[in-house]
Amino acid sequence: MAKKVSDAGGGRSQAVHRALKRAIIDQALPPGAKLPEDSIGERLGVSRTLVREALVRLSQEGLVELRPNKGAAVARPSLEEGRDLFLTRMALERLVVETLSGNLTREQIDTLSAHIAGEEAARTEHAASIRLAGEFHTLLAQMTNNASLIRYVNELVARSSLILALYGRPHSSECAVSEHRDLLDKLIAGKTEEAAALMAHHLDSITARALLPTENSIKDVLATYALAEGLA
Amino acid sequence: MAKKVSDAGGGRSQAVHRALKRAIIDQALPPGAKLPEDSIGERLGVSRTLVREALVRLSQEGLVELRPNKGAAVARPSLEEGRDLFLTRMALERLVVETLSGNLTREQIDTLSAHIAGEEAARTEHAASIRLAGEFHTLLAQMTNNASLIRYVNELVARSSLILALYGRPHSSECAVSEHRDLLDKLIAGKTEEAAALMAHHLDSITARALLPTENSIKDVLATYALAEGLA
DNA sequence: TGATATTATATTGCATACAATAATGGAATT
DNA sequence: AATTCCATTATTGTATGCAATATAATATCA
Repeated sequence: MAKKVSDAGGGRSQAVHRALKRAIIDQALPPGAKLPEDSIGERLGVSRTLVREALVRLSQEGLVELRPNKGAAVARPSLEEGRDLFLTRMALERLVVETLSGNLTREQIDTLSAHIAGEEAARTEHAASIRLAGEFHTLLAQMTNNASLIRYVNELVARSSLILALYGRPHSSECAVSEHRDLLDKLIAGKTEEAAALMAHHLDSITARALLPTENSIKDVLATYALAEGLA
Repeated sequence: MAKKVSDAGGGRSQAVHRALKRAIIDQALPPGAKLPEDSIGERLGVSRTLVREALVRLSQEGLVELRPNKGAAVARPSLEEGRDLFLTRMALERLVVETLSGNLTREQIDTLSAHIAGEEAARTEHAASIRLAGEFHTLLAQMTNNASLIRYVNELVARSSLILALYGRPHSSECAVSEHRDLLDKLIAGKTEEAAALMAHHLDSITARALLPTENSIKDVLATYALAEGLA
């Protein structure tokens, strides 16, 4: 009965989309990277048509820029866009928190707890660590069962990785895992306002770590490295 | 030098996108309407390729549904999606209000005021009235200068028109114009919390008018008509 | 040599062609 | 008359081809 070759659900174009998205989020394709249609198609074994379709989708999600007649490239959001994005994220994730607070099922609690454990385990692996931190937020959103909310949080989390790639400090573990644990505790306890405050603080600190370093950023960066090397 | 025939900015695909979007929002293409690629292409004088691209974009925006191998159709959001959507809208528009409150420039105030006047003027024309009501919200979002916020509010407002088309009561002027005026006043005065409360109430009443009619909906609907006919 | 013009090459924009899948209509059978 | 089956038609999925535009490489001139 000749099953289809390898199409993990929903059209080959979506497969291309997922592949590129993942590559972008993993920073295998860094911000600014050119995305020529036929190289990609060649590499993935599909025609330009499908690549094009995927690129359109990605551009709608803000992950790639589509410059007319000049081709697509991984988006390079400005610092300002970064700040805006985190503000928007805050507004939406606050809704997530409010929706979930005191309403988590046993099963959901277990899932989240397990995820956090995973984060702790992967603390050393930089790449995985970043991805997992993002997934914690999308996991929370998922549990609200609110379709638009889920979509937007997913999008913003994905784009956040671009921001962090561009403006994040080298070794900052983007999301303190302990803050995730604390947040979960408040959510379980139904302490809505405290949970919201924690989420706010959490996102704020990401923003601060990534976006603010202006004046004395060089010193700070060096300090980090110095510490790691046992200097200073 | 033979300028291009009629391409109002950014590729013909986007033109198709805009055309379809407008048709959907104006309810010229009602929810559920089939969107065959070649009929549309024929009508608009472009090939299926471009129509397809536009349809992909529209599907990402939640305005059309893309059923594999079965073609595209104008989306028919469920009641539940409707409620979710307005919840999400609330979260985002609250951010809009907080951002704008007390920070409107003279020029912005004039623009908004003029727009409201336009809404009042067009109160009788049902179609225009709906469109203008939506535009008031997108106008506010625009003024925040927050790119992601603008995008999402635009999207949600557009999708709201689908919800109202499906579940709105026939003659309800979807957005009470006076509420827009009141909101503007609070924003000018910098009364943030009051403005936010007004916005919440405003969106709530839209939701209530459209979505809630559950149990006794038949009675309510009939009551409305009865009143209109001088009965009861 | 340095800047500019010019050709050559690569890449995108769009349309079309063909294969694959679904929708339709009309027998044939019960 | 209702229903199943098959053939026909319409529509989508994908690849490819050609024209248009950008990028590069090369040559030309000051």
